Amino acid sequence: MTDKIHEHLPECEAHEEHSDLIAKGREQLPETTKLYDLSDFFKVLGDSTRLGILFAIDGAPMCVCDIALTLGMTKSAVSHQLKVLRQNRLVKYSKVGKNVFYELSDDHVRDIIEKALEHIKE
Amino acid sequence: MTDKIHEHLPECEAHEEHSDLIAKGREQLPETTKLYDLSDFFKVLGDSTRLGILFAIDGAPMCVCDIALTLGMTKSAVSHQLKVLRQNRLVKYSKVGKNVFYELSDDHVRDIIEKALEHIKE
DNA sequence: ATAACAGTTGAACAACTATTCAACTATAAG
DNA sequence: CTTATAGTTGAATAGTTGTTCAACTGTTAT
Repeated sequence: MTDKIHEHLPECEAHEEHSDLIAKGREQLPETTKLYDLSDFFKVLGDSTRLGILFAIDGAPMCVCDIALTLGMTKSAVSHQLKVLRQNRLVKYSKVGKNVFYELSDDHVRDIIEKALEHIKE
Repeated sequence: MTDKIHEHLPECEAHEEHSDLIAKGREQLPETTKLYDLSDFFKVLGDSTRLGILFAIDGAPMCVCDIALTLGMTKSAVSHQLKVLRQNRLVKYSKVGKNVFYELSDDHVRDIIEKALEHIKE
């Protein structure tokens, strides 16, 4: 989306009715930053590897290596994606010896994924 | 994620405990196709333009042109994204004369977005 | 018919992203 | 101290994606 907002674009013969709709539509738009935060959040979930990680560690914390084995991927690939999940606070971790154990950071995420699964079943 | 699953990768000295974790982790993994469907769904929501459209048309249906004006984008760009939303059944449309009115296809989506907004507030 | 507008579409381009690879840090064990 | 394992990281590459542009369809009005 552009940020230079709403100079009159030469489009649509916005007769009165439509002007109202546009005004109302704009009211319903969250602020730009919020919209970006929200889409960023969904972007994080929009990757099968990251979702796989979240499913795998749901319930019991797992170390990177075991997550990699579970998904059939390299440690490196998993670690890169764990970083994204960390940065977006979807997982938290704790070190134990050589291992780093990752787990879900809260239940919110579980809920959202659940709802999405319901939506898909159709 | 790879699909050639789980040949023994030469990683992690998976002692007994860990084997159990891996077994459990795998049980919790949805089938590959489901995982992809789910990530595809989130991918659709992972774009600020598409989210903007969904917010704009929440409540009252809007035509493409008005959506474009609301977001400050070209009709073309909006139409491309509406196509994605259509293909993923997040919006439905109806023709009236020259106009095509788009609206949310169900309440599911609203719920998911709401939950995500809650999660972000932190 | 023809002009004007609403909307869609495909190609092209730029920006972004996920995985791989190699090099690195850090902890544990011999 | 040395070696092996767990994990992280940055660069490179291949694949994906969003917007623009131009051309197109279809409906309305003159």
